[in-house]
Amino acid sequence: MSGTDMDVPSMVRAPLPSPVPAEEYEQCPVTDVLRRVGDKWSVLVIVLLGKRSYRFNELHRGIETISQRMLTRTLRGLAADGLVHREVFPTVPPSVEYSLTPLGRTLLVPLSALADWVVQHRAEIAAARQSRS
Amino acid sequence: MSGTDMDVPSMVRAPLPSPVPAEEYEQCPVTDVLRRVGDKWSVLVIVLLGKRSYRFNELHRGIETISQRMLTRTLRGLAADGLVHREVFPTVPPSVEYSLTPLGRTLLVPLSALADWVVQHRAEIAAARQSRS
DNA sequence: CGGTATCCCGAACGATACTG
DNA sequence: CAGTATCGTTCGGGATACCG
Repeated sequence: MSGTDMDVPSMVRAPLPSPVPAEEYEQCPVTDVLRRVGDKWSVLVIVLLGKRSYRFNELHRGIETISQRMLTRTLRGLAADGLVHREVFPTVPPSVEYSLTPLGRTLLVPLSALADWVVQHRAEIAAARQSRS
Repeated sequence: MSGTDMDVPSMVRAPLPSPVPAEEYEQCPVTDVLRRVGDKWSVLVIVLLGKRSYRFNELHRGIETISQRMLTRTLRGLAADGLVHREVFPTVPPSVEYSLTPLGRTLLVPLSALADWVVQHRAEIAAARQSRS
């Protein structure tokens, strides 16, 4: 629970005299995670799974514009990062349930803070984009 | 401000019976902003500009691995969204100064919360990725 | 100094068809 | 039901060269 004084460890150090070195950047972990969460569907899936667990086709119907392929890839990616739990029930027909892991659930907190920021400032952003058209 | 109960307005409404409709998704504003912030350089630039204002080549040297093209595109994108202020001083040779707008500075808060989350949980993510290799 | 313009590559994404 | 396979397109991003 730090706060507004952003201090990414050993990524940005001092005002000027320390450039961000290639060896240390090389994939900044923050950027790295932001790129995962910044993909087209992950946030949506995480938010939905924040409500309860879902089965594959439930999510598919729940999002509606996502392709089966992208839903699979998104879920697999989130599962690979330990954010989503995938449980297969060997029934016929098979059924798979997706839910947030405890780790995934903790992510929901800062994510919702960011979402709140967007909601509160989307008008300003939209206005800025307009005036720059 | 709000908290863990993520409720993106008219994006996700109820647990099951309301799919996210194409007309309402159509680019979810949260995803939209996350994709901007999730690009390869924006966070880094925002964090740097959070410390003080920079001139173009200062940022270029400060990041070191970014190409001139991507730095320009990143700054223009952030400026178009009203997050960064671009001020041109008509000197010879010309000089351009970049700084965060008040709006951009408010973004620093939730962004740092997310960054903190990553810092605190990057080991777990790394471990999850390992065990899934 | 602070950019543009051009070319190119690989990854992300989408549509469609098929399957255990 | 819950995927995989294949294909084609779009887009982010890097390299290089040039410009006011």
